[in-house]
Amino acid sequence: MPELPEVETIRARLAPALVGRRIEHVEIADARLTRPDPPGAVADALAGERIADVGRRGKYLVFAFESGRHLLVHLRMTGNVQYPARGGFAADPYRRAVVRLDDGSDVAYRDVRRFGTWTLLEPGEADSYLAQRRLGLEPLERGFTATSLERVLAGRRAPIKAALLDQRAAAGIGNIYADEALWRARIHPLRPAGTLTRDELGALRKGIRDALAMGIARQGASLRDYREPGGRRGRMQDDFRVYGRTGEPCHRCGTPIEKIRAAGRGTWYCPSCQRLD
DNA sequence: CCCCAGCCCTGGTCGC
DNA sequence: TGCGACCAGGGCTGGG
Repeated sequence: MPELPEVETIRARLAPALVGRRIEHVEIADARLTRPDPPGAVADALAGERIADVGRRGKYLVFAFESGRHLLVHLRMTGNVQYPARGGFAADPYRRAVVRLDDGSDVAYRDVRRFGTWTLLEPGEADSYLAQRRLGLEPLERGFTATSLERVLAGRRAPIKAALLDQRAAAGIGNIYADEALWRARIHPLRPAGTLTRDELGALRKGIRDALAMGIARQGASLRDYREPGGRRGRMQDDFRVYGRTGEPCHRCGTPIEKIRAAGRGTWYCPSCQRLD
C-alpha cells in the first residue's frame, strides 16, 4: 500500500539514475496495466523517449519526457518498481513490465494484485488529467495549512478518517498515515470532519506532516509488498504508533490500542488519547 | 454536492 | 491436506 512516503522514496531513488536516459524498449506483460489501450501502443510510444524528470503528485509517480509527454504510474496496493532490475519475466511471475534504458539497465514493474496503472498522456494533457482526479494540496508544501484544511473539511459530516482518505483533503495520504496522523493530533477517527476546532485543525496539519516526514525519513513502511527500487525494506513499520498495533500499549499513555472499521478500512487508535466526546 | 456500498485482484490466514 | 470464507485496500462507479 504505497502512500506518499513510499512513492516519494521511489521517486528520489529513481530520479538521479533515470533523468537524461533514453528509453530503448518497453515490454508490457499485463494488458490491464496501461492506458490508453492497447498496451502495445503505449510500449511503442515510450520507445525513443528521453526522460526529463521523475516527479510525484500525491501517490502518482510522474515521468516527464522531453517530448512533453507524461507517464503517470499509480502503484495502488501492491505495485513496485525495481531498479536496476535483474533477470527477465521468467524470474518473477508478478513482473508486469520492463523498460530498457539506453545504458543497458532495466526498470522493472511488479504488481501482485494488478490494481496499478500506467497512463500515458500526450503533451499538455497531464495538468488537466490530474485536475480531473481532484487531488488536494501537497501536504508537505507550504500552502498546506490549518486554514486550507478547514476549507476542504467545512460542512463535511463524514468521519475525519474517511475525509483524510479522500485525496481532496490532501494528496497522498492512505490508510496507514491517516491513522498515524490522527493519533499524533489526538483526534478520534470517527469525529465528523466538519466539527474540528481551530486547534484540532492545527494539530492535524502538524500530525499529517510529521507522520509523512517520518515515513520518508524511514524510506517508507514495508508490511508485505513494498520495497524501495533497490529491493530494501523501509523501516517506518518499526515506528508505527497505532497502525496494526491492536492491544499493544499507546506510546503516550499505555492504554491498549483498539481497532475499529472506519470508511470501510481497518482503523487503529488510542481510546484514551483520541476521544469522541 | 455528499456519502456509502460494491467492485477490481490475489495471497495469506483461519476454521473445519 | 484440502477447501471455502474472509481480510488486506486506492480509486472509481453507481445509487440514494
